[in-house]
Amino acid sequence: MSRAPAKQLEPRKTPVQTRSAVTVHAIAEATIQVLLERGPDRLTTTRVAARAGVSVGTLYQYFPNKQALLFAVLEDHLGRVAAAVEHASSASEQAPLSVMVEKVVTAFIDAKMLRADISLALYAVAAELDGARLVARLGSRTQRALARMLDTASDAHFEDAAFTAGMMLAAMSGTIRAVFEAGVRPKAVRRFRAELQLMCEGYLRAAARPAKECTGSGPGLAQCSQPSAAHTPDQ
Amino acid sequence: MSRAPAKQLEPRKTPVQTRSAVTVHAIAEATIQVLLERGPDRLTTTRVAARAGVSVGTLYQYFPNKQALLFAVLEDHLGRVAAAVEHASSASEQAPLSVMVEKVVTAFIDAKMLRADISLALYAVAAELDGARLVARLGSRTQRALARMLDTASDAHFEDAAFTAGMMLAAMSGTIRAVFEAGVRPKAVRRFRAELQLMCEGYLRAAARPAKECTGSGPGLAQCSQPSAAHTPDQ
DNA sequence: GCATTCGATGAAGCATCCTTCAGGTTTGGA
DNA sequence: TCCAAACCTGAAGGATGCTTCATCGAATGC
Repeated sequence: MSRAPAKQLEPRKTPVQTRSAVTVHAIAEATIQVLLERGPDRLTTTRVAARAGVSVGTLYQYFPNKQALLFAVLEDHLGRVAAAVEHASSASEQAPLSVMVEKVVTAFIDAKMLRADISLALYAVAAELDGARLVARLGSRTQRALARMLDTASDAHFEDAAFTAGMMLAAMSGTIRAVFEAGVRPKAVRRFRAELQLMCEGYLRAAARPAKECTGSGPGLAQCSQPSAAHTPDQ
Repeated sequence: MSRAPAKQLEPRKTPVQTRSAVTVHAIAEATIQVLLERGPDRLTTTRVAARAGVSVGTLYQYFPNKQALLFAVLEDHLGRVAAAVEHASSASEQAPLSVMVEKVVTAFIDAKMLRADISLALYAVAAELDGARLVARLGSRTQRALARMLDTASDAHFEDAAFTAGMMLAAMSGTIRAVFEAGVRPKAVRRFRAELQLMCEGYLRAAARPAKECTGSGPGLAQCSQPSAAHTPDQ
């Protein structure tokens, strides 16, 4: 989102001793804590360093600037989620749609929920630095994995699995975001999980061109519609 | 998102002469332009004022601080979208699901697309100030309108229309956000519109408890599942 | 024409905070 | 034990940018 020229985001120095490895981890963890307690605009490098129990100078030894620090934390979190979904996807190939949806949705929500606090705090971060690029990068990896899975569905066929996967991913990300921002309560999460499965499966069945016949469940549902053509996916 | 104590966000002074009304509008418009051209972290009050052709002092005569300025712009935009969806909802009561979905999705996308540039620029703003509260406020208004509409569907019945409406809203917001952030191309928008309708209708049919019988379209689709109970909605 | 309110100005105060660097401490191997 | 590399320190430089206020210009009512 930021128009600022992308600064150096790579780590300045790689830890070689155990001591510094601990330090780097402490800094990353402190970043999240400060983010949660003070909010994104009250997050200063000095504060993060203090929280981590080191001095600012140390922080700058491993992260060239503040953006790089936030970027690293964001990357780590998104990477975990992406990996979880990819794993669930590849493990569910050849399965029927309902199983795929259940596995993927569960994996996605669990990965996000594992550290719901971080997820929430990072939404603001993603907007400030050019998180869009990072989201795009990790997102498209995930999207490809999802598409590969969809292509192997035992009970459905997709004209353009990549596009469909993109929509599904967007729906999952979007809805979970809404849930986070509304405040997560444990009960609600269980219900949300079930409902998101309904949504994904409902969408996939509607988007699929069933190999057999069209078993519409009511008038108006464009269940047999053929997408105009195979465009390039939108994500 | 911000933990900062909510500052005064209300306008400091209401324009009484035409002159100042023009000024206020110019400032708001300039805010958007600066946001688009320089990005959120390069947006300064001085820059906005200069762009609007006034001095900083003037800006502070109508907006108590920078946050209030951004807040006003965000509120205006979200308000327009909310109004569009509400209008489409109330205009589609008593209709079948497919019509409802078509009207609402179209209204939503059109409202967002009308000034796609603003939508995109404001995602960052919403994260920085406590946009969550604003989104919640306007969102729940919209959600209620959607729920009212769903309750009158001629061909479906919902156990908990409020919850279902929340999910649908989240899906719409989430997916359109993904599209915006991926970069909008006109062709893709048309396709996205159709696909989002598929998704919403697919979800609603899956979430509804059909009055007649359960016409499942395949194994595994929990089309007749009864949500555990009527909880309070999640948004 | 005058007084009062409204509107606009912009230099300067003030605060925040990112980042550096010169010099200290710790570690691990020789 | 000693040394070189790794690691850490934190005060200070330097830049940015929000916000105020004393002052001037414009409009409106009488």
